[in-house]
Amino acid sequence: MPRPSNRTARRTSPKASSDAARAAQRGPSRVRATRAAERRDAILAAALDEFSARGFAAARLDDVARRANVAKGTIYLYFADKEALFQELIRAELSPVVGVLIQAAHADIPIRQFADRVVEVFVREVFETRRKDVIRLVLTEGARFPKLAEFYYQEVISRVLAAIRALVQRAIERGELRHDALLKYPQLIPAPALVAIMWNGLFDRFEPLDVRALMRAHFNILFDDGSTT
Amino acid sequence: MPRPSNRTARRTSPKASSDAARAAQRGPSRVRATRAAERRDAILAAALDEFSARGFAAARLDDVARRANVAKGTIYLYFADKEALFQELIRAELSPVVGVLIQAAHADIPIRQFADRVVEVFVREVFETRRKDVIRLVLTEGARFPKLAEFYYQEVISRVLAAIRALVQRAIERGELRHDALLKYPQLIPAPALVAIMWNGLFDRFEPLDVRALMRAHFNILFDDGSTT
Amino acid sequence: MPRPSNRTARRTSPKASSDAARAAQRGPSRVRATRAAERRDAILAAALDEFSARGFAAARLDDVARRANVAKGTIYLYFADKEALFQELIRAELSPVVGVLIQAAHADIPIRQFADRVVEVFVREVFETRRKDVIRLVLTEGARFPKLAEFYYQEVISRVLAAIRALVQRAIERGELRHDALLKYPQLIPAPALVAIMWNGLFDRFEPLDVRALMRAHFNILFDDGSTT
Amino acid sequence: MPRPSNRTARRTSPKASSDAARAAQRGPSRVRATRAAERRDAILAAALDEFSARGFAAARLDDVARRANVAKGTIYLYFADKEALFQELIRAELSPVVGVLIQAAHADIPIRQFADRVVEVFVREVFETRRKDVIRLVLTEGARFPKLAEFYYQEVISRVLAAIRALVQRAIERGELRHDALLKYPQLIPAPALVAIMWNGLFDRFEPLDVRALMRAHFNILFDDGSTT
DNA sequence: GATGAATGAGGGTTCATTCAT
DNA sequence: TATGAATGAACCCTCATTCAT
Repeated sequence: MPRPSNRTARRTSPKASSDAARAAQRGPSRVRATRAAERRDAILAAALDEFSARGFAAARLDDVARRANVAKGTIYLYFADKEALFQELIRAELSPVVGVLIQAAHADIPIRQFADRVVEVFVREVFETRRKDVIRLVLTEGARFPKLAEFYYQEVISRVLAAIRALVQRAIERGELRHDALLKYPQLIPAPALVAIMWNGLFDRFEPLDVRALMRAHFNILFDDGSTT
Repeated sequence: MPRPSNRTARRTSPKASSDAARAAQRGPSRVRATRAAERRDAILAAALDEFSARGFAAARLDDVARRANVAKGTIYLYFADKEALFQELIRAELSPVVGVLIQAAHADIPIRQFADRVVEVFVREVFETRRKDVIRLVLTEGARFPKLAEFYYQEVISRVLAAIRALVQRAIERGELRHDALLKYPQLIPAPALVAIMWNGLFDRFEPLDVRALMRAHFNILFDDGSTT
Repeated sequence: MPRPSNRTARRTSPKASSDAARAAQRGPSRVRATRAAERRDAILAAALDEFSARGFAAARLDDVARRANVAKGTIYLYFADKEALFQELIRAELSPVVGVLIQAAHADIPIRQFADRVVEVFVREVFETRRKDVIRLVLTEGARFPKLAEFYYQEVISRVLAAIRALVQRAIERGELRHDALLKYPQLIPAPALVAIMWNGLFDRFEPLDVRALMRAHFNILFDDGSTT
Repeated sequence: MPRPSNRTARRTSPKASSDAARAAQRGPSRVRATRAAERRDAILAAALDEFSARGFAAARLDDVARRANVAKGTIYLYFADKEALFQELIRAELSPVVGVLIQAAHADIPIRQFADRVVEVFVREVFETRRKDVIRLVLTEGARFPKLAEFYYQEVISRVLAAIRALVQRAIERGELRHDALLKYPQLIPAPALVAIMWNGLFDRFEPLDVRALMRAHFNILFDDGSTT
């Protein structure tokens, strides 16, 4: 689609308002800064779409620009190059998530209840949003971007695993959990989330997978107290 | 690594046998066929290395050729194009594996014992071989190759899951396993293997992960009979 | 020849006018459009040279680019691919010519006089210009480009032949022409023009051929009234 | 078509007969020479087909070999390279024709009758045979092969034109022809043949052209004595 | 800042030619 | 002689990046 209306819009409306702003000497920086942030976001959103659809190497900045309704050159005003765009995309989307997850780990509630909450949060805030795509991008492209993998490990993985360990420790102490092997292998806890993200991108069209149910089944097994139901 | 030994191997061993072949007048096809198969394999091996290192899109056939000690044009004698090379690489490596796995599922032994055996086989036959890289390639590139994803689903995933379901069913009937949710979500069983493969490519240099131990811990939890040890 | 003057021309003349354009705030499109048209033309001209010299298949876009003083990639901003460049080259050069020829056919003058005029026009407007090369390209490459041959037949050949038929009809009615076979075989009339174009490309260096005289001799024979001079 | 039967034939039958020949010491050269000539001819025939269909540059020796039922390398046993194959193809086909044409010019019959005969011969021996394709190849590719154009000019064009001049001279002396301009422009006489060959390759599918009728109409005009019929 | 035309290095693919068998 | 696998130079086309406007 050539989107002809956009083109006009971009050409006329900004010009008019920027003139007004400058004339009023009200400090054009405010409006500009806002617009700049919007553009940056639009480019990042478009980049996520394209990188997800084609992978980093095969994605074309031309398509990113078109999707973001900016000119190709504009991308270079906000990002040094294609790789920087990619890496900042990952960072921008992940940074906020982690905080939330870590925070949640401090809640002082029974682990089963906590698990239920985590499932909900994960589904709503990750799996049903673009963050799922960001995570998948890290998984599929990370090996080619050592810095990115390191950032992701430091900022996300290690912190999440630490939080999990703390939770597991507490749950064991409280008698809510018997499997102390989870302290050594906390990766086992989020494993189904990983499986769901990969499955979703590869096999959902052949056999859909219900993330929520998958994770719940997993936690039921983990937190099973051994009593006959 | 350019594997310098390959070249020598290909040059010497066939020479010896080709004399014999010619003497026997069994036609030149025998030697040629052998050489052709060797070349095909060399190209596939080189391609796996390059695709694994750079991803499909960024890998260069030039490098594949160099690594396989053949000219660039030679690749096209064996494969229609880059994509065909990629897809045949996946198929060639996976087809034999599946059979073995399915076979194993028929063994009539306690499921714990079976799990131990599966861990060993997986580690030795997959994780410590190039097959691990093939699986990772499917996971990281599969979304861009619908046909490949379908092939992989039909030939590997669905069969493996069916075998798992049968095993789980038997184990439940025998009282070796309590979690019947695994019948609905058999993906939970191989989840740690997937985690290990992805982790290995992304985070091993920050924090190595012992696949064997990870999988054993997982199975310990799954097959836990609830009795206090 | 690389036509060094072009580069200068494109670089200087627009610069002068672009200042004016900007001052007038008539948008950057004017200058750009001009430059774009110039580039397109430069590419077409270069392509004609290369295609004429080597034939379509053997011509290299690299050489076309060099000759047009543009980068290789620039060609693809104006033409979809090599074949599109070739076909548009033919169309661009031929379309205007036909109109003129058809127009001329309506002139209400004795056919001999008309023939003299046609000879002059053909020599000046076709034979002594690049259009001769375009026609030769159609003749030498047309068989490999069915669409092009069809276009040429519909737009040029059939129209020219129709105009010739009308002229012949009129001439016969006026008693200026006796050979009514020309109504069935109007191709006989422009035959010497074709011969001249082919001869010129193949044998002129061995034996030059005077187109003008050839065509005149031909028309003298055709319009000969049979009276003894 | 893979033509599987041929392959076997080529492998077995020659082996048997060549052994016999060598055993009998009957001079293997005879059989070999014959077979060699056959192969050469097969290659030339295949080459004509391919060059005609695709043009010199775009034709592939692979296709020529396949069409001739020989291996690609075999072509190089008979021809130095692609260009030599092309040039020898032209020479081989044209040499015999010329002689016939020149010979015919000595016949001492009225020019009208002679023209009728030439039309027939041209149609039967050239237009309805592969020679038409050879001539078209000279016309379409000759400009890129100066040596070929020269050969063709020397061996065919100049001789044919000389013969035509002689005929015209005689016809004028006998009063069978009035247009002495034909002595200066003998090219006018075979012009319709050229038109027919080019038309045939380009426009026949839109509007078929009857060569015979075209040439007859042409000669009727040329030899018209001016008397009212 | 924003644009998008222009650049040109790079990579997939083809194919004439060679040469071991 | 004949074969056809192998070679690698060459060429079309793409696309990240630059820069004049």
